[in-house]
Amino acid sequence: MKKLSIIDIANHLNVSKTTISFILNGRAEEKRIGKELVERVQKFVEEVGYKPNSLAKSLRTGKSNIIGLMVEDISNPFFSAIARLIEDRAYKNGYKIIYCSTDNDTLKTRELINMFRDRHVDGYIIAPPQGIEDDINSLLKDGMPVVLFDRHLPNVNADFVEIDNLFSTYNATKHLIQQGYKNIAFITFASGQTQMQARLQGYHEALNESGYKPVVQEIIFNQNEDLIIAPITNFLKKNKKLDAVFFGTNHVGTCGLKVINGLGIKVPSDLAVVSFDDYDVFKLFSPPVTAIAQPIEAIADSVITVLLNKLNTSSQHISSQSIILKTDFNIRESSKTATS
Amino acid sequence: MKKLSIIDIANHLNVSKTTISFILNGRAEEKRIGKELVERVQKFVEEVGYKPNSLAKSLRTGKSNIIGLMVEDISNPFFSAIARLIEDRAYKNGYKIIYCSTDNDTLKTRELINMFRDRHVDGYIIAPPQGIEDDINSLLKDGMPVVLFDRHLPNVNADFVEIDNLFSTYNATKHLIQQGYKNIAFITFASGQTQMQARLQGYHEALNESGYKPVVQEIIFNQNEDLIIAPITNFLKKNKKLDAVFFGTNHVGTCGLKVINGLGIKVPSDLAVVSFDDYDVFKLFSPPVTAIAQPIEAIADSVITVLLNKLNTSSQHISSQSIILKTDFNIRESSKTATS
DNA sequence: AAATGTTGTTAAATCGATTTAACAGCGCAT
DNA sequence: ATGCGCTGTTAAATCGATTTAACAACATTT
Repeated sequence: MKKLSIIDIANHLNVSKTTISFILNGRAEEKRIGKELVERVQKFVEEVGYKPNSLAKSLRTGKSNIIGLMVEDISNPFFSAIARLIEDRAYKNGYKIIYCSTDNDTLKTRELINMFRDRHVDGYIIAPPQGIEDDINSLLKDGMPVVLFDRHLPNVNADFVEIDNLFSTYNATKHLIQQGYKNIAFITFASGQTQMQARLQGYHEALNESGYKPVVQEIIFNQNEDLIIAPITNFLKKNKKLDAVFFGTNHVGTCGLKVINGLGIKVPSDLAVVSFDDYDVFKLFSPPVTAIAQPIEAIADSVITVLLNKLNTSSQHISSQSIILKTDFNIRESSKTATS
Repeated sequence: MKKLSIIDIANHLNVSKTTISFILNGRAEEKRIGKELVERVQKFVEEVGYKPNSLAKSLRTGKSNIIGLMVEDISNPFFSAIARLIEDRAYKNGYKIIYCSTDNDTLKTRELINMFRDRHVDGYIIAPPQGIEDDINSLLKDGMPVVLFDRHLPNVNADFVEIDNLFSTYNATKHLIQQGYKNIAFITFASGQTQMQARLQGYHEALNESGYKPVVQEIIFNQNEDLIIAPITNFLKKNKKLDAVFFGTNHVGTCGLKVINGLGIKVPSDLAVVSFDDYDVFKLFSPPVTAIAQPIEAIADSVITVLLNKLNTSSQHISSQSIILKTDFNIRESSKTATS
């Protein structure tokens, strides 16, 4: 049994396909189509389980009911958790998700945006890499709904959802200082992205206030984890006087813990640890790692709410909004009072 | 500047759109279109960056260049890692991915399959829940390329990619026994899926050989982690004489470790631990947890290879193939020799 | 009686591509 | 001069929907 088309339905009922289309799109009253006909059509459509071909529909209407979701890396627990929540909300609202990972690669991202465009996605959710400003601006100029998250682009006037990165690291660094730590390093991925810069700045501000010297180690990101672990190992070996480290992301944090285990460093007596992001690895480490937990649900909710809002009301005149969410600071054993 | 259509190109060059289409689809020679014309068209198309509207193309050709990927839960590290790899391979071959999480919910999965169908995806990659047999068979009957993975469906003759679950747990249980453990429990999610049944059976077979009594605890899956942790806690509290536990999945394993930490159980002296799946949580736990590592890359590679193969050669006559991959058994501190 | 309005329905255009079938123009054999 | 084959190109049909503009038939107004 092959797929039925609207014409098959029309022929079978001896009505025109126009009528069928009107009825199926809830325009029966508006077009004052006979009640009895409406019922007959609906009954039959229900009976044979006819579903309009969504490709044809999209071609004609220009709407696809698909949202394009671009994360940095879907296998990163932070992004996969967000993706999952966004997926749920989207499906509940009749939208599907096409997703992809950008790897923070501008060229790849550009291609992906073009692909999404080509597929006529109705809206874009993007954790944007740097260098993609023009492409996003071009999307905006063409009236496409776009929501950025996790970071934003300074010269792009798009809606975005973020957390308060600066305060989060400021606060966590303050905590380390209050616990008596004096030589606090910040290890992070080399990146000019807004969220990473803000995290770094929060760290700097807290240290400045106390007059301690900042020690920052930036790691070049690499798919191969060994190439992340190696520089962290070198760094920790060289800087023996450190009494605390602050990891800038969950990925750095995880690799950092591997290094700490590998070198046999005792936490927190040799070295206190704090990390951005929070997940099972940190909770289950011995001792449990103090971490800044991003409000995943709230982020996903905000993102989808903002986007759906833009999708439903074609209100061009609302200027862009930015949502900044607070984080939770989960203090655990890895950063308790220094014994010095 | 709005999107150009093939007609715009045709008009601008004073050629028919048919000719443009032939040239763009590499049928210029076949249709013996003048070399000079071909060049002129190609140059212009390149210049203005014209891209055919893929919706229209799909509508006409019936191909969408989209693969539907249905995992159990994209936020599970096992599935997100696989998804990532599949995504890469798919993009490299000109395919895009629409993904979704089934939650092992038959109804939800059925809806999703229908949605994929409606979107004319070219192929399906599915980690199928039970009860979806008829739907998959219906896909197969209609000649759709389908590859199952992580598990299969006994009454469905589809290609699938799996690991050797039975041997993996058999082998790991044997290891525990050789280390001197005698009261080995198996904690897993209640599920009739083939992979879970096989794991359970491997455990049983190993115990049978040794004459030890199996102790199995099945947990009802729940989104809310507390409802997984609670029954594990109860179980471990009640069965004091256990000297080893085997967790059936990464998720159960992670929750199990939380329970173990919560109860202050010493590993491995109080209780040895082995888990299915392997990831950072297990590597970084103290002591590191012995785990069965699935060959993620090999699984993703096999899945995509089988699917692309079906997509390219429309060879109906090749009977279905099943690929069974081997796992790695990573022995760590959590299962070393019992001191009894 | 002509004009206007109302009601219920539909023919035809459209979205943007692919594909089939045909056509114009030319050389060449009959 | 007629027919055939070859070359290069294209008009028209098609995919399956939505949407515009119109039409038939009857009622009502002027």
